[in-house]
Amino acid sequence: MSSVRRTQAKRREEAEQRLLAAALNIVAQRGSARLTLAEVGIAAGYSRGLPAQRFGNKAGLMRALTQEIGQRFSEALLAAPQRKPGLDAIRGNISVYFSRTDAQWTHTRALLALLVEGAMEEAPMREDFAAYNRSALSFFEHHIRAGIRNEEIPAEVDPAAMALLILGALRGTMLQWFLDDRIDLARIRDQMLKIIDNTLTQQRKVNVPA
Amino acid sequence: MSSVRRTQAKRREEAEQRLLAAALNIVAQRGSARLTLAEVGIAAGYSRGLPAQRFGNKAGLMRALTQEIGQRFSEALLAAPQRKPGLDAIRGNISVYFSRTDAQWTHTRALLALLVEGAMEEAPMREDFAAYNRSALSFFEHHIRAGIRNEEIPAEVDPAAMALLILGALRGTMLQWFLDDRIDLARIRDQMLKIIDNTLTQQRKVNVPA
DNA sequence: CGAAAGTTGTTTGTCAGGCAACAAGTAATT
DNA sequence: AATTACTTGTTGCCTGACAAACAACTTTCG
Repeated sequence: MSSVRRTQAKRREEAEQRLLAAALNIVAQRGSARLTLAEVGIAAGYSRGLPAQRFGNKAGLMRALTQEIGQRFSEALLAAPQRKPGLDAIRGNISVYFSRTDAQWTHTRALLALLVEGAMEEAPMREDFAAYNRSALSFFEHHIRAGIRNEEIPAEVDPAAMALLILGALRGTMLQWFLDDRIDLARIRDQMLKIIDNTLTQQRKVNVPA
Repeated sequence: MSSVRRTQAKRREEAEQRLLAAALNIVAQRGSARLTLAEVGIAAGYSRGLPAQRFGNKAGLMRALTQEIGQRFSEALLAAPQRKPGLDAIRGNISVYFSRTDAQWTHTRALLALLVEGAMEEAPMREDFAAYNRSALSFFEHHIRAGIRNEEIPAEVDPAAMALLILGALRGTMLQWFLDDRIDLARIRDQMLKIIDNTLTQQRKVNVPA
């Protein structure tokens, strides 16, 4: 491609990166089923044959892409500004989730497409996705437990269930936004943060007399 | 197929129903992209050619299936035991959502697959799905507004945002459960109902002194 | 050094299978 | 007999897969 002299390892690495990036965009646009190996190669600036050559077959490409995305998301979590463990970290993560750049939305869209395909009954990669999901859950669960230890979060909260609901709400919200981008994400974010505060904050509950 | 004499209308209607039912199962298993017209026909007990004949083309079949599913869900909502408008109806709906039969899970799985495909950038049927989603949202929104009018639900709640979060949480939870059925739905349901009570119930909030 | 031989990476040629679509035929109903 | 429902035959396209050619880089050895 370029006239510069690179080592074979570099050359290969670069090709792989570009192929995965192209595949990511296509998956975000059309889902993995309507992705063809040829178009991935061309979109990446290579030949139609390279993807199969590099990743063995289509399944191999999708597997690599899955891992790639999972890794990016994990890195994003760790790279986010460090907050106090507990409620603060959860709040921060939710805020970050709702205020993203286009590139990250592409990732999210692709991830959602892959997760749903993984959730199909006959999906060969289901376990891979389940494992990824567990690791995403563990972030929230960890901070909920930390908050309970702090006595910041009430002990009645079920950490695993709460984590699952938070992650589920984020994804379910995204899905709706992808369907209809007139939805005002800022309002959703604010409402969600209110709910989180309401639920994950120690408070005495007093019914207001009617 | 059968030896009984039916009217043409009945015959046609029955075929259509069986084709749609077969398509539904296949979509729930593999998603719409990996569905072939031929297998739908065979699975329904007809010939490989009937689906195209009946619905014009694959897109026509998917459109019909989408409408069918949307209608089923609407019917299910209306058929659910009538509750007092407001918080009670919302609670009831969430409970129902989490305690379902296999057949309904098939519907939910298929719906999720179709929604995500609809959410892809190039999806021709996106507006259809967006419309369906709005109608699902309106159920929750309506009951939240009713609750606010009752003074059952605090006025600070944003009905549209709240509805979107509830529906999102339900779908996002489902997605995770499809990925990993070891998840205990009963716990999730209980936690979600607690959150709903916490957030949608009039109460004075008093921080507990540390 | 530097060129030939070897290795690794990329492209192009080709093929077989699967699929949607349509047309022409057969069966059921009117 | 005529109309409507369904089936079977056929075609052409798309796609994944693989093999063989070609290009870039690396090692070996004079």
